[in-house]
Amino acid sequence: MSRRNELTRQAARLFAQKGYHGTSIGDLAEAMGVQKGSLYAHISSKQDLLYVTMAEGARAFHAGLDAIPEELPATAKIRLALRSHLAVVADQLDVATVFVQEWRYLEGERRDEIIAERRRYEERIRAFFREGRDLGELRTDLDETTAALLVLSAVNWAYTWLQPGRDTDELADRFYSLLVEGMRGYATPA
Amino acid sequence: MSRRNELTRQAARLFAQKGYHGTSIGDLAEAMGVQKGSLYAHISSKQDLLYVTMAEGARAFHAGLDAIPEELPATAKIRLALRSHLAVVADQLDVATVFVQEWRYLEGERRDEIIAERRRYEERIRAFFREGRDLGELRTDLDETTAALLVLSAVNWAYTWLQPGRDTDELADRFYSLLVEGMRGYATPA
DNA sequence: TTGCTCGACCCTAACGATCGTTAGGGTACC
DNA sequence: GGTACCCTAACGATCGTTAGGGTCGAGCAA
Repeated sequence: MSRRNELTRQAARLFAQKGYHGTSIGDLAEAMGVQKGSLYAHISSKQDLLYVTMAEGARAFHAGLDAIPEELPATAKIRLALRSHLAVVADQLDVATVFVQEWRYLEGERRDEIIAERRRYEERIRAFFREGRDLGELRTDLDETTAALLVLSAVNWAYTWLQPGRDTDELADRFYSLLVEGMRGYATPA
Repeated sequence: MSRRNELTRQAARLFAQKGYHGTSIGDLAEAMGVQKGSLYAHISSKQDLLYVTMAEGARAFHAGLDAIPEELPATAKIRLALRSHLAVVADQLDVATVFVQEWRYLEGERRDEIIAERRRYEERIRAFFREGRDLGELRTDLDETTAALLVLSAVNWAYTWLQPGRDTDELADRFYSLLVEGMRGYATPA
């Protein structure tokens, strides 16, 4: 792996652990075993490192959704989306952590760009619920905005508790079951 | 209101907006209309301001649960807990935001203290689900840890989208309905 | 009423440390 | 002879914090 990639990986790790403003160029240099001035052979600013990490996060999350076949029922898509998102968080925990909590320290148009990517991702999720309701798989009075908010909250929070190496598919399915079937169960309908 | 309280309010606001490390003592002084050295008549360090905000957050969230009557059914308690949490977030948005995202910048035993308060809060929520399952209000195969995780994720994420002035009770009830009754609805049981 | 003290509040000026970044030069391998 | 990589040394700026001194009004004693 190139030295530059190694640097971006360390950056993701440290930004996730101590935050963007809590991580100094000196910290990064130390992690690379190098003097801090030397880093500028690979990057042009600290902001660059943040942006690269964010862009990688956006790419990974979108790629997860891209792999979901269009022709599946909406509920199946939702289940796969949950699996995909948790999988990304689990095996790129640093990137996912930075993506979720450090985006506000981006500056300029790069900030706008990442915000737009996030919105687009959320909209793709929302579409699944809209489709599920309109095609009769989900309850007809479902508010797709609230439903998507609930799912996105669950997965966006995952970086705080998910430990890498766990079986994230099983966890995703547990979430799916709770969300779709409810916590009450069918034995005692209202 | 005392000058000291005014300072802690501004601190919560700025920490929420720009992060702890992203906010300088100079920023705080400017917000107070004062030279930065003057702040040290009211506090003994920047860490103090963070801790005070965190402690207020912990207090507010716990106080919300304290107001829930013990004798209610578990599902009613869960609904009230959702309401209470969203209410705290909505009318102390800055404090709640700092409480959720900036706790990791606390140092020393104060950090441990706040982490313990958070754990205790989560355990109180978990107990509601355990009670609801054991007393037959919720499905018998309910995993209380997953259920609590789902609810806590939803409300912990709320600071990112909740706008003050909204009717948070109605929002909380929508969440409650989705979580307990499910998104599929009773018309099409498995 | 006057004079005095006390506490709350703020100032200026500086401290040493650390910040992100740059310049210029060096080594080693293809 | 490039290309990739790293060094030392310094830059101006900003960081959190401290020291020492000043102003003002409230409360109290004479």
